[in-house]
Amino acid sequence: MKHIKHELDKTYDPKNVEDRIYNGWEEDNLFRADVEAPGETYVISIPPPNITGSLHMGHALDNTIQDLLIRYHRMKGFVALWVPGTDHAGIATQAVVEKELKKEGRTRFDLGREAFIKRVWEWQEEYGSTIIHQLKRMGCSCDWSRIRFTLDEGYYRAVREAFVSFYEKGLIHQGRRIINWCPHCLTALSDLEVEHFDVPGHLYYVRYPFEDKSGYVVIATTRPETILADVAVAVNPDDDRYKDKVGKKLVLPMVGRIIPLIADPYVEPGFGTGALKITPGHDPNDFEVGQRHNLESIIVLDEHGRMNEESGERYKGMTREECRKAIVEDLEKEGLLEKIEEYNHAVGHCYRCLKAIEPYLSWQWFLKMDELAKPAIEVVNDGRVKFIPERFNRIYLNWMENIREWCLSRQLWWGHRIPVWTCGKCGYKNAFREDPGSCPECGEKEQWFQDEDVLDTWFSSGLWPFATLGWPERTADLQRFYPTNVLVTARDIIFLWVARMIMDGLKFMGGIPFSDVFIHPTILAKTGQRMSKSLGTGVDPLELFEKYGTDATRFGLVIQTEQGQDLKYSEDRIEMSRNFMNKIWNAARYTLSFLKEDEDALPWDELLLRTEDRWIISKTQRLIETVTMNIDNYELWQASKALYEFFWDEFCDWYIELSKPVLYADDKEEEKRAIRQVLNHVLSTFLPLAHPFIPFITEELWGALPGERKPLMVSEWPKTDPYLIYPEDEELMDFRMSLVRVIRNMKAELNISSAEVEILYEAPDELEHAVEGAKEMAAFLAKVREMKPVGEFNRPKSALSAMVGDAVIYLPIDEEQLQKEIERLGKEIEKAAGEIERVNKKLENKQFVEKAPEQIVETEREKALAIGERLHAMKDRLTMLEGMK
RNA sequence: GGGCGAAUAGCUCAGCGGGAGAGCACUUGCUUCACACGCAAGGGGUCACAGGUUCAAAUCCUGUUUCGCCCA
Repeated sequence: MKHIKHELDKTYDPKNVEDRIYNGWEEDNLFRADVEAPGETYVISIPPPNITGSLHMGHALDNTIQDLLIRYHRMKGFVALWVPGTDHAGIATQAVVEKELKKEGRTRFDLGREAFIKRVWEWQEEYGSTIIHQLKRMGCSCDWSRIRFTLDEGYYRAVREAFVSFYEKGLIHQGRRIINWCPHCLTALSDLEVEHFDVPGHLYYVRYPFEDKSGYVVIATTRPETILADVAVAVNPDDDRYKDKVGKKLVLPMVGRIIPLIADPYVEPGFGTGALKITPGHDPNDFEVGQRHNLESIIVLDEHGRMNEESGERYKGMTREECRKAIVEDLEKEGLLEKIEEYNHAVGHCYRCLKAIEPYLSWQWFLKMDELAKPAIEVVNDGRVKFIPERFNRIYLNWMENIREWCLSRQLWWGHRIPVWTCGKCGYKNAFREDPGSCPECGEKEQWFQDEDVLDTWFSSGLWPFATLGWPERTADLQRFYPTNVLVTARDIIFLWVARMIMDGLKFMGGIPFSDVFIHPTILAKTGQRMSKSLGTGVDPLELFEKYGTDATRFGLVIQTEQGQDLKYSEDRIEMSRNFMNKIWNAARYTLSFLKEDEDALPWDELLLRTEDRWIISKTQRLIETVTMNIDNYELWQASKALYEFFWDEFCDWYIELSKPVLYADDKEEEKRAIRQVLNHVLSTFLPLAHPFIPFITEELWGALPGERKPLMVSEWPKTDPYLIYPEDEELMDFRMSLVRVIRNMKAELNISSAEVEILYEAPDELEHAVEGAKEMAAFLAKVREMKPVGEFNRPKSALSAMVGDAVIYLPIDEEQLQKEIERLGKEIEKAAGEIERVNKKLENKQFVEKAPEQIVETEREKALAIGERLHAMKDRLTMLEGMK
């Protein structure tokens, strides 16, 4: 890929760059991982986004991180593969299409199953890849030739294989249980698909009279409408209030059914009245109590959450809410309602439609989990799979150790239909890898039915790391690229995906699906809550790309990941990153204006290098080290911060400025060449280091550097070279920089920042050389016309003074300005006095001197000495100045 | 009810045993030949509270308060 060389604009405009660069990468086929290429592999499979979704901030961060890791490893020479794809998202997708139908005045039942599914596929073809285009917009370097969908042809085989294999081992079974039912989506949900939140409600105290008219028992309930399905009242066996009454019969209010008063340890004596109504048909805990006591389960609600025939003529057809109101009124009339208390309680809601779910007794498919969980617990315990940050190990383990069976079936049409067939004639039932046309037992074709339900979407997602590579076929990809290296995701997906991928990987591949699980922060709105479209607190990353550019958005997000487990999004950081991109652009523009096409960065003539040249070369080495180490440790924000500080504070603010006096000079051809080489070297090292974070601008600038170059994306990651580290020059530069800052500071106080000044100094012998060496720098960066040592005849009568190390710097001033220096000195003396007081206090403390490490004590002593001398000098000077007034 | 995390500058957050830091905002001065998306200088903090450990605590421990999240 060769860029067209062109004049760079004064301000970086990502719109001129991003699409062109991305298309270039694609045309050059740089995203593709060659399964036969030699070398170590580095593989990430994308957590597949939902086809109904469009890019949100969570995706933006998640995929920035994945792209960053993939690009980094690709540059390091790994055969890097990032497998992309999407998830069919059963409930969500079906809901979207049903909504469309509703606008046409139809339901899916009007269309029938086959036509409806066809319609969903049409939708998927039109809108299903929206998010894929958005990922490209972000710069993601996925191998698009390997893109997968959880309902594509190969994936069907994978899901079939997994299901049948579980079935054959007896891990999958059918049963009548209380499950979470969404009366809006009309399907069962797994425990993980239910979100609990507190809603304000009431606690109703209701009297249940004894059949023998010897009084009544008061129960407390939040759901009086379920009284209609009560089959008992339970109390704790140790509860003295009820001990002698257990076994008696009660008359169920409104219904008249005779129910027993039973004893069960599940009942908490402290809650309500200690008497609990038992409704096995509508409460999971009551269901278990019912099982223990052989109680019947009565169901009074239908699948839409309305009261059914069982609830009697009076209530039939009412919604849950209407019925509650009616029952409460009726109880009141009958004198059975003792009191009503305000009561907030957690209610489960469907994670898709957010309607209250209904615990519902129904016939469903379940997967036994404990056997699968065991090895998945082991691999985390022994470190074969590790979470970053580490504390997520415990969160994962805690969940896995308490895992319960998983309700697999969904009453939907869009998804993987359960591959179990039943013969209506002979009763034969089995799971099949291939669709069987007839009953293998009796040959029946007419009454040979496949199960109506589909599988939970997460059942297919669990197979993702290997199904995407071709499993159940033993493909070359699968053998080369499994296991993958890291799964990058937010913590809310640990149970839904990560856990299942680990269990399934161990089960079907006999090995872990990835060794690292990198959990990044969740992005929150400024309010500290989750971003929400309905509340208007959501931020659209695509708008940020428009406004600030993709690189700036990526960089701004990564640098914010310093924020632990949650990240309160702040646009300031994106803007700061946009400014940073512009800074990079302009520093490059400056550099490029001097570089010559036929000149290489290395080797330069060592003899021509100045201190500042060696200093920036050395700092560049330190940058390579910092960035590399931090990416390896998943400390991405540390790496991004290092890039920022190096480039802005060191390269731009000091080195580029220091290159100017030479580069703009009329002569010094040799020196100019050396500086050009250093500038080229720094930029040629910085761009690759920054590339994984900000791929577009770095690729664009790389293409503008002189010489034939491979695209940056596939160029080599910089390596450190110990010969290019110059500690003495770093120290010397520190001194010179302090000196310049001190002079600038003094000038600013006098409001003469832009005036040329003369400086006098007094320095101990060992510093003389360092000060002399700083002359040129001071001249250019602080407008110092002349800088000479204080001698006998030029000792300044009135001057500002400041210390740099042990050297004193004087800026001569008029007598009128004397007061300023007196104030200034006073302030500095105060500061130094405070400091020395603290240090001395430490040193006077025997305990400190005895117990603290020697080195610490020594440093404190040196400090005391240095500050003491400085303080003394400043005090002398103050006295002198005051005498002059 | 159990668990996790957070409280540091006006805001968003680093630092996590030995001199309080960044970005943004703020003040002052700069139409300096890469950049005003800029340059230079500066102001601003009892590091939530109370105990404890230590020669030494923003940093470690215990408790309290407030906030956020997860599980039941």
